[in-house]
Amino acid sequence: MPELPEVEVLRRHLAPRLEGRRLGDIRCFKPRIIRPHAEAELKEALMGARVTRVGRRGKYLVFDYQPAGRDEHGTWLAHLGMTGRMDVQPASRPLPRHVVVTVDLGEDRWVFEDARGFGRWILGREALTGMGPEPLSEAFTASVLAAGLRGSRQPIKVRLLDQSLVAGVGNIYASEALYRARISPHRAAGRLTGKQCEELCAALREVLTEAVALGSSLPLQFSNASGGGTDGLFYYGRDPADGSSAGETFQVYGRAGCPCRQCGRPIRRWIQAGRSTFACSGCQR
DNA sequence: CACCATGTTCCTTG
DNA sequence: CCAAGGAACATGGT
Repeated sequence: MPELPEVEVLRRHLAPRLEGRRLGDIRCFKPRIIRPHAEAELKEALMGARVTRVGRRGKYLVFDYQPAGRDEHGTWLAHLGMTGRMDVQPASRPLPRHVVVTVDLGEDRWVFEDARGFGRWILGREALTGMGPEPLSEAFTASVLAAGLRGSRQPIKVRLLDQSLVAGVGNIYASEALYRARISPHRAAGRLTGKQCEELCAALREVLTEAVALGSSLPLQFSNASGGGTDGLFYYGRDPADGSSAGETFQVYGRAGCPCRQCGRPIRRWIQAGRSTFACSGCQR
């Protein structure tokens, strides 16, 4: 599920449910999720603490907290890996099959589930150092992007996945943004023209903004929510209320062989740096 | 059985 | 030393 838009949608869902709450008992069902590898240390730091803010940086959720009875504050991070999901639900609800961490919140329970187990809970904020600009902030401009691409002979698609270039872009939105900017994923990153940098900067902003807006308008899906969580891919897919197909409509991602929505030629798929890339060879060059 | 999967990190190769 | 490629991580869906 988790590139910047999905993480941001989840942040908006969690913030009003967690900010101000006091953390009760914490249970870790999969120790490798915790970093550093000390479940006891995590519990020591967080149990009894109050959540003061739920933020986001790139693909990380950022939790600020105030330890019980003390005036200091701390931060811990959550990364959802490929299949991580979270929800605050009634404590009486049965735990999902792939639960990795739970936090008691009185009547409620905060549940982190992750089928593949690539997600992480990390004490401290060190993992954020070196991360590139937030693509939806004013800090992310065409010239900043151009500076990050300068001298690179990597294909632009591969370069976009580097979190130190720009934070939060993943495999889906890298392909989507390049399609919108009409740039070939093959193109050497350092050889984009100034105009292409401007178009790519704008395209990234647009595809991410639109995905956040769409996701914010839909109910989240969790694996053990009634009637939801069946797609296994994204938080937001179909609207269970009216059954309408309200999921993301990608232009190229996952559409190999389907006609380009602009020119009708078949969307191509190939592998770059071990990941699938999707593009229209007619519209992008 | 084969292949695919939203991510990151580590190791090897050039 | 750096960049690029591949494998690994662990599990499920098609």
